[in-house]
Amino acid sequence: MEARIRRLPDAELEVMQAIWACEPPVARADIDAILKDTHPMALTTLLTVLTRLAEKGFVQIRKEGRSARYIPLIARRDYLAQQSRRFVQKVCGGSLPAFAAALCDSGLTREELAQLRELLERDAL
Amino acid sequence: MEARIRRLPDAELEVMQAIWACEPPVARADIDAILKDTHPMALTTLLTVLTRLAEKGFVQIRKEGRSARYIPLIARRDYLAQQSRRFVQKVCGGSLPAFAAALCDSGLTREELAQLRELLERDAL
DNA sequence: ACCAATACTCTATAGTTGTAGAATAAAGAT
DNA sequence: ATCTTTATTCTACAACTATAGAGTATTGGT
Repeated sequence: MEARIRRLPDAELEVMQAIWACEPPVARADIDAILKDTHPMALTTLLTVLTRLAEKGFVQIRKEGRSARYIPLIARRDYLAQQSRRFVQKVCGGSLPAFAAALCDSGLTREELAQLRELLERDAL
Repeated sequence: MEARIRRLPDAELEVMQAIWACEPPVARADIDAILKDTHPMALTTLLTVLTRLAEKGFVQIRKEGRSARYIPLIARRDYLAQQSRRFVQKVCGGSLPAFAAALCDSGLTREELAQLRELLERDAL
């Protein structure tokens, strides 16, 4: 919520998504299992990415004997909120009409768009 | 509309935004004037970025005597649509509830959110 | 025809990202 | 105590990005 959260490059985002999908503290094996389906990478590559995520303040690495555990320091919700803002501002130039048009053109079905409107209404309360 | 459009790095996106904001074919001076407010850069830097955009197929450079003119080859609307899809899929993990929540948390005011719903309804027709 | 101004291209460099092998450390088995 | 396995760190490198100076070409003025 506080400061602005930097945008993660693709590989790092995929790893964060895997971490967010688990119950912290997260074992490396769990991350690996999820990545197998979304963005397979060598074990050492994963370790490198995790180190970078720690350097950037996204995760805390807790040593636990043989293996380490990973704890997210940025909440997924906060990251998404930040990136949504960024998307509307930087990509859509801050224009809500442009944003809305983009969503309608984005390949979402009519039903999905309706669902989105619904969710926006509900959440906004 | 055809193939998938690659995501532009920040500096290149800023330049494209400037180009999209003008009537094509766009003079370099016009791009420069807009960038002065959004993302100032040295003249040679701008030229470098424009060359890269041409290499990536985003603009066509038309020589016209002394100065060149720049013509966007990718429509802003198509780019935004593509990036919206990407955002929902990759950043929000394809979850509309997550996307909606992110928008509500993104700092948009209640009025802006209402306007967005309105626009989605109108555009979806 | 020459010079100054202007616009563009080439070259360069530092930082980031994606990727992973080599080396090292730790720990369990015997 | 030693060996084998397993986890982590170091090192590496190619591609991409942001940025801009040095050099080159073009052109309008005189």
